[in-house]
Order: sequence, then structure tokens, then C-alpha cells
Amino acid sequence: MPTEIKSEIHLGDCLEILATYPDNFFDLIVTSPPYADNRANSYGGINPDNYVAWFLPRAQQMSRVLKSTGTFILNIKEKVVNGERHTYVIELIEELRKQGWLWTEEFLWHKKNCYPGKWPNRFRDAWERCLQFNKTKNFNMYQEAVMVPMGDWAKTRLKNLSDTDKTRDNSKVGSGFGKNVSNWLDRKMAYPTNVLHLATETGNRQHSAVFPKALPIWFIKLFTQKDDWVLDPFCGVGTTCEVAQSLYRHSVGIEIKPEYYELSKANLNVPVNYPLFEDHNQYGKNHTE
Amino acid sequence: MPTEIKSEIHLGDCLEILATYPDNFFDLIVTSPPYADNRANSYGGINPDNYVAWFLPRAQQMSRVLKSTGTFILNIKEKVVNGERHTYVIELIEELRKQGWLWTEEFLWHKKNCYPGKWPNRFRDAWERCLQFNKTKNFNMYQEAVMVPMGDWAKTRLKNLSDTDKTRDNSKVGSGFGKNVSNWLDRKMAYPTNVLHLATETGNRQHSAVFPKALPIWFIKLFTQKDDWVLDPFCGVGTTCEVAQSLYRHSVGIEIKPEYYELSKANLNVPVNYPLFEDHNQYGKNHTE
DNA sequence: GTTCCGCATGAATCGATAG
DNA sequence: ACTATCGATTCATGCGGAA
Repeated sequence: MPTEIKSEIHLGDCLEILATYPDNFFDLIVTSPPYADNRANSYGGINPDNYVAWFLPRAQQMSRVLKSTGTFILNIKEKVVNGERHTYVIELIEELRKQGWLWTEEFLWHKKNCYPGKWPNRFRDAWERCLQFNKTKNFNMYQEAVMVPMGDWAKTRLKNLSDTDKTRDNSKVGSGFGKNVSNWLDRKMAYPTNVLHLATETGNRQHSAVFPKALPIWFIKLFTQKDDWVLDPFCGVGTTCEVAQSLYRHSVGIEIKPEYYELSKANLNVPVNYPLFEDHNQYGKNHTE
Repeated sequence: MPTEIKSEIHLGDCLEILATYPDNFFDLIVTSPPYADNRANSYGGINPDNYVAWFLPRAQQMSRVLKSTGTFILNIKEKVVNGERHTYVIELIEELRKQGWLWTEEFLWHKKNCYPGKWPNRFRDAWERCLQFNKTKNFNMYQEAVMVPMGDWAKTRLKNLSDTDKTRDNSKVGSGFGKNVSNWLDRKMAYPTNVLHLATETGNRQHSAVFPKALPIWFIKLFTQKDDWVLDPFCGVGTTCEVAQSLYRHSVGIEIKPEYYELSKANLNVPVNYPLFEDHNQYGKNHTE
């Protein structure tokens, strides 16, 4: 384990904490900000109607500290308000563009285990946006780091696995390819699409689940190299920093709620093992088998 | 085949054709309009920057002819222009709301076999939006018509099928559940989510691919009953009308390009068989196997 | 060690009730 | 009337204990 990897967690509002960082410092910002909510919560309960105004000055700081080759990934989803999808997310996209951001792409996170419920006029919401913004068109992207086994080859290989391998161990590794993940490496690989198929991590009794580790892992691999700097300005319990550390990236996390801040620091002190580099099969493509 | 089902195809601009229809006539509008494009095409080549202005008067007519209990499904996806996702779709959402439409939901079509390709700064685009708009909150929705087998039950059931059943017949029916689809009915079913997993229909080189039949089928089942009226104001080769007819719904299709108009009429005259009512397993949920 | 089974756990949404 | 709170509803996942 390389001890030179730095992981810093700050307690406070990212608007103020980021002011202490220099320009053009980070290679990647990946975050899942507090979603708009009517209830009081961290950041004083951001009403959907005030969400854009609340977000913009913080995005300005993020732009400043991000390198010109860097990427900003924003995981967000609009709530239903009064029977309609609220427009604060699409308004935010437009305002961020006015701020100078390029709206390069919109990745999708397909939540395989979405929240249950039944309503007369609506189905369960099973997806969230992962908006990609950049400062310039010349951003770094390392596509080979997130390649996945090709479908055809995967299909024939699947036939030779036992049924139990397929059903049980699929769920265990979350790979969709059975347990011997290492056997799948150095095979015919394909580039993924802009749709990520991931389950939320429930059962983590410690804290409210934000996004699954696989989500920041994917973007960190895709947009950074080892020793790069990753920022999560709304880091929650520190998932982004935790996986950044595992991937040998330096990271800075900022969290305004003291209890999450403490959990973040605790998570970073837990000794980690490093299976993540071998973990090529977490994502996508294997949903048709 | 019930001969009383009416299927009308018109040649022309829907802005003018719809003017000949009365208020509150249709139960569902489902369409995939011509995408913004810089090249000359039907409707005179709609530049992305002019797309919203071009669309709005047509949406006004659609609103007029749609019943208050009806639904408008808009299948659309923004193009990449100059390295960025263009904003005409999210602008359109906001303008349609100003026009009085309610933005009830955004369904996703996950294209399981998306267009191949490789770019240095972008992955393949594997999803499109299916925006749901309504005139009121009291729209009709028939959720039971699109229920799918539950995940766990599907998994355990899969174990008892032979490998050849799984691989061979999966690809054949595209159902993901093997061949005896009817046996899966009246079992433990769950409501679907707002994510549709559908493959595009390749091989039909006759015309530019619009959407797969399964897409309008799903929305027609979800938002209409038999003998209801369905409209596709940009019907292309008539896919929507064709499946509406198969599902015993009356339909009106409008197309401005003469060659597509002719194909639409031809498709409606082809004798159809009616497997669609038994076909509950086309969609979603079974993408993790 | 392997397989099966039970069960808690969610970035949810609606409608009813209460202030 | 308008807003805040609360209960009911629902299901994929992964963990842990049992066979």
C-alpha cells in the first residue's frame, strides 16, 4: 500500500473550503450533491425552486479548482413535485453552460434495485443522471481502463458455467459473469456505452446509501490516472475518497454534516485491499444474457 | 381480425393535417419526431438551434386534439453538436411546460444493441428519452397491461431451463425468458420501472430505423384500451399505426415524406397475426441474468 | 465448501390527516 | 386553500444463518 497517497477530508461548506485550494488543481470532480428536498436537511434544506441558485456559486469554485483537462461528473435526479418532474436539473444544465461549462455527455445510472412502491400514475424510478461537464474539449479520457468483456464471447463462456455459478455467484461479485473474474481478463474486450447498470448498496446499516462504490470507481478509472487528484465536494460518508485511495488517486472530500464527516475519516483509515484493478466486470453489457 | 379498427395515414405536415381533427379526440400520442440535423431532410432540415421553434406550433395542435385524460409520449435524444450535447431537448421540455403541458415523467429506452463506433472522447450512446407529457393529472394508465415477471422468480425459473433453451430461444424471441412465454403469465408479476430495455430492430434496410415495435406497443398498452385512438404525427413508415392496429386501437399517422407515406399505407394492408397480447416479456427487469 | 432461504434495507411517491 | 407530517405501498439485492 503506497503511503504517499493523500486523502483529505474537510468539515464545512465546499463553497468556503474550496476557496483554500489553488486554481487548476483537480483532475476529476465526481459527486452526488444533496438532492433537492422540502424537508430540513444538511445545507438547510434546499427547496427545489432554490436549488439552482444554491448550486451555481459552488460550481463556480469547482470550475476554478478543476484543471482544463479535468472532468466534472454530477450524479443527480429530479424529484417529483406536484405530480411532475421538477425542472431544476435541466435548468441547472443550462445555467452551468452559461457559467462556461461544456455539457459533454449524459451518462445514465440504471439502478437495478430501485426503491419499491406503487402509485396509480407512476412506475418506480430506476435511473439517475450522471452529467459530464468539462472546461474544454481537450479533457483526459482513459477508455481502456473501463473495457468490458464482449457479449458474444461472454455468452458462450456462460454456457459452460453451472447454473448455481450463474445465479448465486453473479449476485455475489456483481459481475454477471460468474466468480472466476480473473479468467475473463485478457480476452476479447469491448468499450462500454454511456449506460451503467449498478445496484445500490443496501444493507449498509451505518449510513444512508449515496451511490454504490462502483459508480465513482468507474469514473475515476475513466477520467484519471494514478497519482491524479479527485474531489468530491459533497462527499457524504466518503465513498469517493475511499475508492480513490484504493485506486492510488489522491483525493479531497468535503462534507458539511459532522456525523458524515467523522464517518468519512473513519472509512479512510480502514486498511484496504486492492482488488479493484482486477475488477473489470462490474458494469454494463451483460444485462442481455 | 376486426374490420372496424380504423387506421388512417395522411401525407403532409402534421401542423396542417391535425387542424382537420376535432378537439379532445385522441387518447395517446406517441411519436419519434425527426431529429434535429444539419443536413437537409424531411421538414426541410431542422437545425438544432431552430428545433424548439419548429416543434412548438405542432405541439400546440397535439395538445388540442388530445383528450384531457390522454398522454403524449415523445421519443427523442439530443445530438452531439460541437462536442457537446445540444440543449434543444431540455429547452423543449421547458417550452412545452410553458405551453401548458405537464412533464409527468421521463422514461428511458435503453438500447441494448446500440450503434457501434468508437470516438476518443465519447462512448456509444445507448439510450434515448421517452418524455411523458399530460394535459392534466387525471390521465388514464393501465399498469397491469405491462407487468413483468418478478426478478427472483425469473431467476429461479431460469435454473430449470436447459442451456440451449436459454441461449437459443432467448435470441430468437428476444424475451430473455425462453420460449414458453405464456407459461410465465399468472405467476408472480411485478410492475415495471421507468427504464425500458429494448433492442433496436436491425436488418430492416428498407427505411431509416425509427423505434422498435416494442416501444409503441408498450406505451399503447400502458396508456390506452381497445378501441381508443392513437396518433403518431411523425409516423415514418407507420410502425405506431401498425402495432396500434395489431392491438385493436384506432390510429392516425401523418408523414410528410411521400416514400415513407407509401410504406406506411403498405404496412397497414399486410395481414397481421396477433401474438402481441401474449407477449408480456419483452421488457425490462431481466437484464441481469 | 456449497446451496438454499429468510429478512432487513433503501436519494420514492401518493393520499390522507392535521395544523 | 395551502403546507407539513405520516402511513401504506412495493421489490431487487446481499448478508447471514441453516441445511
